[in-house]
Amino acid sequence: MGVISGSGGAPARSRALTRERLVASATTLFARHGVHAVTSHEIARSAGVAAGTFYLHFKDKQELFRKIVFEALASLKERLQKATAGGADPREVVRLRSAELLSFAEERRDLVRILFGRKGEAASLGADVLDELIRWVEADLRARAVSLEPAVAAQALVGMWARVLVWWAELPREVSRRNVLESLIQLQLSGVIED
Amino acid sequence: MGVISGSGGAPARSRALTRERLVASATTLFARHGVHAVTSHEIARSAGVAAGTFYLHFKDKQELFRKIVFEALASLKERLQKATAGGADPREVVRLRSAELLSFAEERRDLVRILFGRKGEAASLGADVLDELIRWVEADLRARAVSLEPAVAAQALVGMWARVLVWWAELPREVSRRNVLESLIQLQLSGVIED
Amino acid sequence: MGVISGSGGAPARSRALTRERLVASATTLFARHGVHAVTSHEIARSAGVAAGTFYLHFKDKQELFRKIVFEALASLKERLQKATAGGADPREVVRLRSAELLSFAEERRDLVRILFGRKGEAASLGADVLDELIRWVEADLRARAVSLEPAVAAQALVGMWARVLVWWAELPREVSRRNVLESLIQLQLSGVIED
Amino acid sequence: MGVISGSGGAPARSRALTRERLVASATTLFARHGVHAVTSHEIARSAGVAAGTFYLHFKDKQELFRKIVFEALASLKERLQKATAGGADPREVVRLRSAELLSFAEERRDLVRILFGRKGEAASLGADVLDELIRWVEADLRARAVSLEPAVAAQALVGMWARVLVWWAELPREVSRRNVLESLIQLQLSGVIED
DNA sequence: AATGAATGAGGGTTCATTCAT
DNA sequence: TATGAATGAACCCTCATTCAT
Repeated sequence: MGVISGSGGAPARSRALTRERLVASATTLFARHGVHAVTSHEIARSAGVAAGTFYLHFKDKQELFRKIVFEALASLKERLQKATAGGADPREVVRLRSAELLSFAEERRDLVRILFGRKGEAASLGADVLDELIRWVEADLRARAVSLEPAVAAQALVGMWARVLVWWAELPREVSRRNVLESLIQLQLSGVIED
Repeated sequence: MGVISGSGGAPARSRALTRERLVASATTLFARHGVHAVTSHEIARSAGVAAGTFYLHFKDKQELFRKIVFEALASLKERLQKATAGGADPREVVRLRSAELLSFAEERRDLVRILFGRKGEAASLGADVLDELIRWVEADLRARAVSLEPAVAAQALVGMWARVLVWWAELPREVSRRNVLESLIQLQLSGVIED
Repeated sequence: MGVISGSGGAPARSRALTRERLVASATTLFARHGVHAVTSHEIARSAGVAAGTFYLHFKDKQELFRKIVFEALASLKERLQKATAGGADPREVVRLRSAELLSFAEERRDLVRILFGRKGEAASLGADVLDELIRWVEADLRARAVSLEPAVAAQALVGMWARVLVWWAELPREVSRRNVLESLIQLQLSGVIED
Repeated sequence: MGVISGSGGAPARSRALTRERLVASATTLFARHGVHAVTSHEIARSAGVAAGTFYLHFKDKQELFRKIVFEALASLKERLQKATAGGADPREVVRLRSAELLSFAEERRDLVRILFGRKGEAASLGADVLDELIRWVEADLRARAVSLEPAVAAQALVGMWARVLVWWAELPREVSRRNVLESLIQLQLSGVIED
């Protein structure tokens, strides 16, 4: 018995649509409860499909989770890059990236939680997923030839971002966006950027 | 048996010993595999006691985990405080704390992993455990009246520490301890400390 | 499409073709892995048709399996009968039948495996399929009025054939065909023990 | 809720007893329905224990099945050997073995069905289990230096035994035991065809 | 006639936890 | 206090089968 979809029957839905609904449901549920606390049945039910349908689209729960995480990561990196497309001034780069990070946290609260969040489970995937982001940041730092050890600074920066974004993604807030942004920028500016 | 129980303290000592063995085994296992991947049976076996004994000492797995996490947190805070017992100079405080953090990561790799680590499961406890550490840092920052928003800076600092410590706890390393320490200090000094 | 359907037989021919492909695929797969280990999807895929098409041709997997088994059985009986069409001499009948059995095993390895094979699943059909073959052999023995109890001898003969054929169907062999044939014949003619 | 054992609680039963009950239940069920048609839940229920208890004693259903099959095989071989302990006369050996086989079929109907039976699933274990029995018979034949190809004769003999035993294990019968025994002996001694 | 997405019952297995001894 | 066998709820996943297109 279809729990949500009434009687209509799913065959009318296109494969792609079903898949997207599963991804959307899973994203929400993972963000809210963490991978371990969410069952494939729940994801299916929340997407309005039968339990077995889940496995028509994904090998297992892990695969779906992995996909969500890596797409989130890719999206984040892309936004960061686009945000600083033209600019070359280091200070400006920090400003623009920080603003973009905050926007990302506001727009994609679910993804932020999945990537960096309370349940921290993004890391439960084979290797630490964040490593990808870290390596990206590290390469960027090396290119800028900052005085700091890039390996250390990359870990530090990503750690900083992660906590601040998760924190910021949880509303309601008593601190103004402007204050958060300024603090975030200043933390990086005087720390990472050369004088 | 029970013939020479002396002052009555022997049974208690034995009980305490069993408990400690359970805690030690659990700490190692949690650090290595994460809470979810470790069963109460495994902890008991690794401690050399029967499965049921586990529940004579802890209400459930969660309680044991919580205890380990909070003790680790307390220990970390205590070390940080002791390390800066006398000093007042902000720059010196940062120096001393950073050194202490690195030492902690070296001496208690298991605890670092449990608190901040890959599996990130410390956060799976009801509320975010790190919040306690964050609030402590936040209070400290407020007391120093830094120009940054303390709420934001506390998140950032703890996030930074977490990643760097976990990273540092995983050997082998190609970066010298000295370099790591200097980078860590510089990141905080120019970022957090007033000019 | 459908432009030159000639005498109207084309669709029927196409349908029959699809069916045959399903039968052929299933035969191969059943022989290789056994009924339980083969899914209707696999049969369809291997036949180059969609999953649903399977059920347009067969009520269910069991029906298809049953059909394959009974056709195999009919084919085997027919070959045995044809091989001894004219002959009446009992010894000659045994010779000819044994040779035919070996040929069958060589030509239809798949069917031999399905009927008598490792997975022994021919028997998983409601009643024991081999019963049909056994009754046929039993009737034959009764007609020849051998001194043995026909019911027992029929079981024994079919059992003997089954094992030897399956064994022979699995190549490569170190025993020559000639030796196998002679042994098989002698076993039926005069038992295992030397006088 | 214990389905069979009322309320008493299983802890009173010894581990070995529970295990035996599981083995006994499984043997009966496997003999009756075949491995695939029997679930681990059914075995547990029929043994009067909870579903999970099954896995306290056996890694999985396959392992239990394997154990039953190999014990049955060992038991059969042992009986055959004991039955012909002293004798050396080939004809006598055949007589004694045949009688023992029939007794085995009468006393252990379940094992006979599992080993050779309708569902023939003993063979679903990795390699063909009967191979063990066959190799044993083959070695025996080689030792006796019969004129037949031992490899072929061993297959034939075991095939013959298998069918006859399974058939004989299924009651009621219209053929007298005496007749069955005599036919079985004669078949091995002197083949099917009269001189 | 063919397609292929969807269904959903059910099986195997794990494991936190209990409790008689 | 400790033991360890037993419990049973729950989860993941498969697959025979259906049905709208």
